[in-house]
Amino acid sequence: MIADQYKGVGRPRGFEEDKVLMAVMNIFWHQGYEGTSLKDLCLATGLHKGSLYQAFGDKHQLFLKALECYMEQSFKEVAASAYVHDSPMANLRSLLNEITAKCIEGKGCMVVNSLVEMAPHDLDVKRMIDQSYGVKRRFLADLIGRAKRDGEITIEQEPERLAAVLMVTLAGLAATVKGFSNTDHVSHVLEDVLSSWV
Amino acid sequence: MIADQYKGVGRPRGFEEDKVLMAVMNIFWHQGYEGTSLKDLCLATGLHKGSLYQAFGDKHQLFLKALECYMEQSFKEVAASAYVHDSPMANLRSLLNEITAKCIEGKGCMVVNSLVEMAPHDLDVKRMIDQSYGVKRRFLADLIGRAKRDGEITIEQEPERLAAVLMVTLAGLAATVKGFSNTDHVSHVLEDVLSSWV
DNA sequence: TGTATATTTGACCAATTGGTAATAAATTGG
DNA sequence: CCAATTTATTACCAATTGGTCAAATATACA
Repeated sequence: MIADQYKGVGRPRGFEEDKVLMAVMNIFWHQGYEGTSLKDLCLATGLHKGSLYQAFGDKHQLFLKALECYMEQSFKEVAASAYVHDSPMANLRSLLNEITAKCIEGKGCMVVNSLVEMAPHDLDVKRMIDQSYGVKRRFLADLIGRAKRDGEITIEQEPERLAAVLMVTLAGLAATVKGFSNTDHVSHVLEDVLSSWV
Repeated sequence: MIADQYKGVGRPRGFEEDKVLMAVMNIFWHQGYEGTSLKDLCLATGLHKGSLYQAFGDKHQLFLKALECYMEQSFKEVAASAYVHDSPMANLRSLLNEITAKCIEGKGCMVVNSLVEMAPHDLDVKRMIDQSYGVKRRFLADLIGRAKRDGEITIEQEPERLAAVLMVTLAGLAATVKGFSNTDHVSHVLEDVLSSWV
């Protein structure tokens, strides 16, 4: 029983749900919510708006699903790089590098974009981001805690606090690389923050 | 010869240009460019769109002027707090506190908001932000340089690099406090960054 | 008192917005 | 082949968008 490729009575779907959602996600990611029209979405997906509405609901619901898709996907892709090395610090570094790489290739982070544009007046978005923020911060705090126990981080602050510092730094990087084409002037920032913890 | 209060032939203006610009700035600040309609602007200023167009140009020009107004005003207000103490480090702290206070009271920073929403596809905005970014970073670097010379900052990195770290941190804070109502979990971030430099 | 000039006002505009509904097309099961 | 059902497509909708224009209004100057 697959929800995506429904097999039963009636005309079969002419599209794959996840591929469409991915295309929708990309547009919202790059153009924001208000900056994206249904026409844009239809153009990008090749679907008519009727199909979009029937499959995903209205524009707002569609956005929420796209944001959820982005969060799950990016977290999965990025978190994997935190287990490749033996040392927690090396894992932390490759994790952060992976995150910033994602931001640069896609021009910013959809979560940070939505945090700025949507969260202030959209409770659904605020809730989603708030929840994912907690998960990510705990993920970072765990890694930082290991690094501290291994003596790779010697600064006194608690892992939770340091994780919050990283979260803010990452948000700042995401905003900065989205706006500026040239990202050289901030490429050292994460390294500088980390090196001040050793 | 004052540009604002023009005295001469013709019907006199029924509004003060800077007050209107301030109201416009506030709306764009809170709602963003796409999220703000001409109706919103008329409602907030009490003017008809005809008057707005004649006095400031179209929506885009109006936004640019509002952004410029924000930059000048906020920089002036904030920079003043960097000269109240004797120690450079104390000045740096009060400067950063002032900046974050402004972000919280107005829910975010209009420059960061515009960096995310506009800069990627708006050359004018990108240029304006890029220029002000340079000024602000140099301002911070200067303060950091003094603190280093006085021995209040002992970390090895160049002031310019540390200033870039602060710029990113501030951008991250602005984005974070705009989206989240509760800002307790990031109130310590700047202090943690600074304390790691001592 | 006119006349020139500048501002205000409200009507007007085409284009676009998000969203709906009816109809056509494609499939399964009987 | 004939329902029943689901999807695709088209036409349509009211509301809003940014923007313009002409008429009305208010001032300074001659």
